[in-house]
Amino acid sequence: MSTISDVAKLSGLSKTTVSRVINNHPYVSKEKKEQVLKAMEELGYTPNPSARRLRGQLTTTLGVIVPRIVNPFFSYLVNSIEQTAYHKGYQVLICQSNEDKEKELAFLNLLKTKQVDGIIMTAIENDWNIIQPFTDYGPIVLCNEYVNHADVPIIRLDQYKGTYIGVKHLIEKGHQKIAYCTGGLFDEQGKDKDRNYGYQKALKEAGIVINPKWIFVNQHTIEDGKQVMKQILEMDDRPTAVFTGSDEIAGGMMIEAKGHSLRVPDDIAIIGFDDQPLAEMLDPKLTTIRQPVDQMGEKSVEVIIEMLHNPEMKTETYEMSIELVVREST
Amino acid sequence: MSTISDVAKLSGLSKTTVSRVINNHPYVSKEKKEQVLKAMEELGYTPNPSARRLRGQLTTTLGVIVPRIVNPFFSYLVNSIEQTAYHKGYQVLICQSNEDKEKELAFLNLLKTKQVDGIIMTAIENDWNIIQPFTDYGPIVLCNEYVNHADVPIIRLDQYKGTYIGVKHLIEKGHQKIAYCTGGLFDEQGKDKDRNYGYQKALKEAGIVINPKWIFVNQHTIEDGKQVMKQILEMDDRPTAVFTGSDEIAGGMMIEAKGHSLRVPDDIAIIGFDDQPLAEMLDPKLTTIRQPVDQMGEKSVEVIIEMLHNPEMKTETYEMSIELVVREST
DNA sequence: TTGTAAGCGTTATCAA
DNA sequence: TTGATAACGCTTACAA
Repeated sequence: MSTISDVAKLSGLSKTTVSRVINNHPYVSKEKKEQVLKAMEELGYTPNPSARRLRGQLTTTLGVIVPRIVNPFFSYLVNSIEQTAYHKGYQVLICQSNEDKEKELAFLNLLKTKQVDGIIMTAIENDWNIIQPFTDYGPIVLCNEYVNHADVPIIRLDQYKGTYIGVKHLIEKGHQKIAYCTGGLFDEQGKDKDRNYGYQKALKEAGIVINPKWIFVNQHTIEDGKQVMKQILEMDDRPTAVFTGSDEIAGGMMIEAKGHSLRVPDDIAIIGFDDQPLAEMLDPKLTTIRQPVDQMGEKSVEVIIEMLHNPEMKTETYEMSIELVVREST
Repeated sequence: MSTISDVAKLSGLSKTTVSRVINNHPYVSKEKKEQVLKAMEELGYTPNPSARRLRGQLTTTLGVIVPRIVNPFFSYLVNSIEQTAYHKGYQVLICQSNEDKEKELAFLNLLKTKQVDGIIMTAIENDWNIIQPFTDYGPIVLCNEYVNHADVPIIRLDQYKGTYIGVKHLIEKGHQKIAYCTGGLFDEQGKDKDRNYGYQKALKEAGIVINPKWIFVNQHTIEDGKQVMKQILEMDDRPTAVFTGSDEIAGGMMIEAKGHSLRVPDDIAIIGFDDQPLAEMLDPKLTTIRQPVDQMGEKSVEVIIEMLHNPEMKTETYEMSIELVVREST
C-alpha cells in the first residue's frame, strides 16, 4: 500500500499539501492540486482509514445493531440502510445482537473507540440508562424501537395504528371473537405495548370484551404459530379470527390449520404483520400490515448523517405511516 | 476514552508492560499483571482498534461479501458466519455487493487498508485476475462460489450432485418431461455450470433427450417463477415436472399454477433449491435440495482464521454434502 | 522482567 | 499558498 508520503515524494510536494488535496481544503493552487491528483492516481493511493480514525477524523462507517439478520424484517431494513449509506459514501458495520445484552454493549463500544461514527439501533436489549452514556461518543439513532424520554432521534412506525386498523378490519368483517398474538407480553408497559393498546382500543370501541384465553404472548416463529393454532384447536370456545404479530406466525398457523382441515378465512381468519414476500405466497394469500421498511432505513441514515455534520441538531421523533394490505386470509 | 498511557500511569508501570498484559505476552510478573488488570478495570479501558491496525496488528474483523442480504440463503449464511466469528472473538463487516463490480472492489480495498484481516466472498462479480492481487494483502476465502485454478481455500457445495439427485428423483417418480430453471445460463462454462451438468447427466442416464424449450435461464425471483409458469401454460407440449434453481422460483411457479387450477404435483411436479423456511409453508410443501448453510459459514470462518494464524497454510477445497428433502410437491 | 523510544499514516497547528 | 512538526494510541526493537 502506498501512503501519503509516497504521494508527497512522487509529486514533489509535502504531506501537508497532499492531505489538503485529499480533504478538499482551500488554499491549494490548482496547479499543485493536479500534480497531487496525478501522483495519487499513479500510485493507486487510498487514504488509510485507521490512521484517519486515530487522528480523530470521521470514519464514514456506520454501525447498525439488529437482533437477528435472518429475520426478513431486519434483513430488509439493513438492506435499505446499507444501500442508502453506500450512496452517501458510508460503509455499514452490521452487528447482530442476538438479543444478548453483552453483545449489544460490545457493539456500542465501537462508538467509544471511534470504529464507527454513529450507531443505528433497531432493537434495544439493555436498559436505556446503560445505553445513554454512549451518546457522548457519537450519535445514536433509534429505528423501529423507542424509549420514552430518550434524547435521541427516533424513527418509528405507528404500531398502535397498525394494530388498530388490522383489528378493526376483522371487526368490520363481522368477527367478534378475535385472538391476538404478540412477540412481547400483554403488559401496559414494555415491548409491543402500542400494539396491545391498538388491539384493546379497537375491541373496546366495538364493545367487545377481551377473552384472556385468546391472548398469546411471546410468539415469534413459524413453529410458535403452529403451536398457537394447536392450542386454539383444542378450545371449546374458539376465536373466529386471529391478529398475529408477524407473517411468520400467521404462516405457521395457516399450515397447522390446513393440517386439520380448517379453512382460512371461513373457519378462522388470520392477519399477519410485516408484509413479507412470504405473505403473497401463502395460500390463501395473507392479509397483513405493511411497514414501510425502506423508508425507515433511509430516514435513519439521513438523520444520523445530519447529526454527524451538525451535532447540535435538535432530536426529533419521525413517525412513518403504516397500512393494511387486504388479501385473502380475512 | 482512556488510553494505554492512562492505564500505565494509574498502575505505575510503563506502557510497554501494559501492552504486554493486553497481548498476553510472557515475561510479565503475576504481580504487575494484576496491577495492570486492576487499572484497566478501573478505567473501563478498551484498546483502540484503529491504533492497533495502524501499527499493523490484526484487527479481529472479518469482511463478508454477499450479493444481497435480503436473499434468505445469504442472510442465513451471514448469520452463521457472524455467530461463529463472534465466538472466536472476531467482528464481521458485512458488505453487500449488489452484484456491482465496483462495489465489490471497494470492499476488497478494505483488505488493502487493513480494515479487515480477511474476506469471505460468497459471490464473485469481477474476473478472478482482478481479485487475485488482493490476496497479497490478506486471506480471501471463497464460500459457496468457486473459481478454477484459484489458489485460495474454497468452501463449496456439490451443486452437481444436488441437481443430479433432484432430477433423478423426478425421473424415479416417472417423469420424462422435465423442465429446468437456472439462475445463470445454460452454458458449458460460467455460473451454475455444475448444476447444468447434473441435469444433463441425470437425463442422459435415463435416455431422455433435452427439450431446449424447457430450459429457462436467468431466473431468480418469485416473479420470475410466475412468468415461467405462464410460459409453460401456453405450451402445447408441457413438461410434467420442473427442477428450479431456488425455492423462490418454485414458490412463484406454484402460485401461478394454482391460479390456473393446475394441481401440484399431479399436473406438474415442482422441486426447489435451498430448503428455505418458506419451503415448509407452501401448499403443497415443497420438495427441495437442502444446502448445509450453517456448516459452510462455520467452516469458512474456521479456515480464514487458521490462515491468519498460519499464512503458509496450504489451500484446500472443502466440499459440503447436499441432500434431497422430499415433501409434497413431487 | 521491565522500560525507552521509534514508528505506523494521518491531520492540525504554527510558522514561513 | 505551502511546509515542518507534533500528536493520535498502540506495539516492538532494543537496552537495561
